[in-house]
Amino acid sequence: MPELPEVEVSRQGLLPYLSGQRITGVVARVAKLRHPIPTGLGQRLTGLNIETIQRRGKYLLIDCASTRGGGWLILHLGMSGSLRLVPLGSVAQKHDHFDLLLEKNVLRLRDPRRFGALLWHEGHSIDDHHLLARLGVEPLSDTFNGDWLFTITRRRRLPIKPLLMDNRLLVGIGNIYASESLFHAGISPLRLAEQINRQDCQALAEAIRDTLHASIAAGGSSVRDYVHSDGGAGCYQLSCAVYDRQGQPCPACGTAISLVRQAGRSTYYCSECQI
DNA sequence: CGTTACCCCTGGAGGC
DNA sequence: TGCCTCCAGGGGTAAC
Repeated sequence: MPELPEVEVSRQGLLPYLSGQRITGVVARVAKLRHPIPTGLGQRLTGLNIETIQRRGKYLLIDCASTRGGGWLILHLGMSGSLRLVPLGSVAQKHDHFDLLLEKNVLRLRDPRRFGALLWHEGHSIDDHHLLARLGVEPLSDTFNGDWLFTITRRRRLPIKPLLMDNRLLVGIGNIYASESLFHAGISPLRLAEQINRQDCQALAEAIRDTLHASIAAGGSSVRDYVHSDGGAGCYQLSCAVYDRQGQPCPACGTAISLVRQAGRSTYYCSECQI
């Protein structure tokens, strides 16, 4: 389920338990996820201190760079990844692929589909890492607003929905929040980007920020559960207005929600409210 | 430059 | 019960 809000909720939930902790070892139970898991991680990580956790798009960046020989643990949750803190000695279950062993507990990565990633980047700076260097603007940063969106959409002839999901322009918007934000802005996902005027770009930028903030706030309420549980998924999801609701009534006007495919992904929208 | 297709992988749902 | 197909919150790359 991880789009930007879920990744951010994980970051905020884990931060107080990870920051300041020392790494005592690692356990890798598979050789690769999306990318090969680096070998010799135990050697390199043991003894390092975790400073903080940052987020860039949907990547979690665990900062262990303060010490000599330190660096950054780069995590991506893919389609099905989740992180939780479990007690030392807790038995790994199916799809628990990686453990970061700490002094007081264990950070455990579960990812049934294995589309996630776990990489190590040695050194102080992380921004120039090849997976991060070309990422676009953070939608919750000051750079992202209606004017920016208006500029970026000029002379772009692709539909707005796949544009929103292009992480070279804008990071963190996945398939759910793209549909949801467009609904809240009253803009059809099929509209060509260049045909969206300044006023609508303003509305869309606000809808994106509001939708992400609301989801983070809602996830935050269950973060303790998410982080501590070693049982169920413990994830929370705001109920969606259009996503995964094809044929059901639009919450605003009652029209049946439409489903189309764009760039191989399902798109949900209300053909009355979104023009 | 834009768009599509396919790939990585497992599991759940639904048809027969 | 099984076997088949399709679908799923991501993203990287290659081909047209």
